[in-house]
Amino acid sequence: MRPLTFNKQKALADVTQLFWRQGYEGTSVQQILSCMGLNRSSLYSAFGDKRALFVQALDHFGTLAGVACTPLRQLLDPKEAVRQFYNLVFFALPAEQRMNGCLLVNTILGQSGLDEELATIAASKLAEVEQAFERCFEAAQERGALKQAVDPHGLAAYFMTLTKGLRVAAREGRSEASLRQMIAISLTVFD
Amino acid sequence: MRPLTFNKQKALADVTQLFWRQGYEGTSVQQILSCMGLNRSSLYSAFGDKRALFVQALDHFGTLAGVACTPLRQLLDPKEAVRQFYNLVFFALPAEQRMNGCLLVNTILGQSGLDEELATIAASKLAEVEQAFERCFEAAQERGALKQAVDPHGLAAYFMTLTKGLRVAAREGRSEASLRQMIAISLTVFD
DNA sequence: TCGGTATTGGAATGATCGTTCCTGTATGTT
DNA sequence: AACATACAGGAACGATCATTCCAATACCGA
Repeated sequence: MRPLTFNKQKALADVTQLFWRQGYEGTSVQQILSCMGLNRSSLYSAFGDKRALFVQALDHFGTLAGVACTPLRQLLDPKEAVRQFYNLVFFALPAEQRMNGCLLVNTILGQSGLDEELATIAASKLAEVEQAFERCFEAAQERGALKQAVDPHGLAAYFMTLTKGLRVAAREGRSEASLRQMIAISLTVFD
Repeated sequence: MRPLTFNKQKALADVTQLFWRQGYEGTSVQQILSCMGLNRSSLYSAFGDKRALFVQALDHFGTLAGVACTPLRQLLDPKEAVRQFYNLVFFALPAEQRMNGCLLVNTILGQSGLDEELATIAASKLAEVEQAFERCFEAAQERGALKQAVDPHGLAAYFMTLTKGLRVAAREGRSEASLRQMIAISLTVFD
């Protein structure tokens, strides 16, 4: 048995970037082959068809998003935790990647009506991030680091929504300074 | 000279709804014909090709968005103006339309890399809404209805971004109650 | 009534795309 | 050395799609 000569994880990371930039329908198999550096036969035998590959890319992106949630799990002051989350999501990347927005958000909105399942998968991964927000706020409330009056569930939904909006704004090409200003305004809800 | 038997504005409004639901690439000419209730030849002679039709639909949607901005132009208390804006945008529609999100946001994110011009057109229409926000806040500041410390430009960007996020959330199928709660939280920046 | 034009429907075209299949060649394992 | 399998490239297929073209019909204006 001859082993694979290419690194499957590396190839998946590469194609995730491509989907991130161009979306599912906007990416042709030909581009995928060039980007991953392998040929048609290898692609179909290693990853299945284009749709299956995209699902794997969504998974890959989801784990990246999970990494960005680590500040939310560290029992920091909630305002500081959110600030660090945004730093990871928006400013720990080169600008050209930031301008891609969010693969999950793009997938939810870029739907053609059919294949609603892809949108569902993306939404479920976003829901995981929202849960991280919620748990962060709940824990903060328990130890008195957050006012009792606020609803952790609602606050988590608020920050998730803002994050989605920021992703759209980033895709529109907003400057880093503009993004930082909007984040600062949103953080005043903690005061 | 025989006149057109169909109402051009009505047909345009109908197809705008269709694009709103399914996006540009997700809509076939066949669906367009059924939806508008006319046949191929009439479509091409009255509206040009599919792309030209989509641009006209973007225009149509832009004027609808302009209508939603009227509360921002009425010198209300800014918090109240924003509240009414959101009422028009999200709650003056049947739920199934709310779930479509925003045609402009969808267009910006649903791009296949090529035809960047469509995204540019959509972004410019969103920019008009943002200007309405900004002017609303500037005017409020001049007459003392808004704290001098805040930056009208930044605040307008903040609410635009939140609106985009809400559009995504609406497309995900969030409940009306959840949307209202997020809006309420966002309005605390005025306090 | 007559001519022009809109309407209707469908056929034909040309292009793109995903997918499968096939023929080699190269290379690692047994 | 021999076999299994990955790699490479391309041909072929089927499907979808936007667009153009063409014929036949219906209807309004002069």
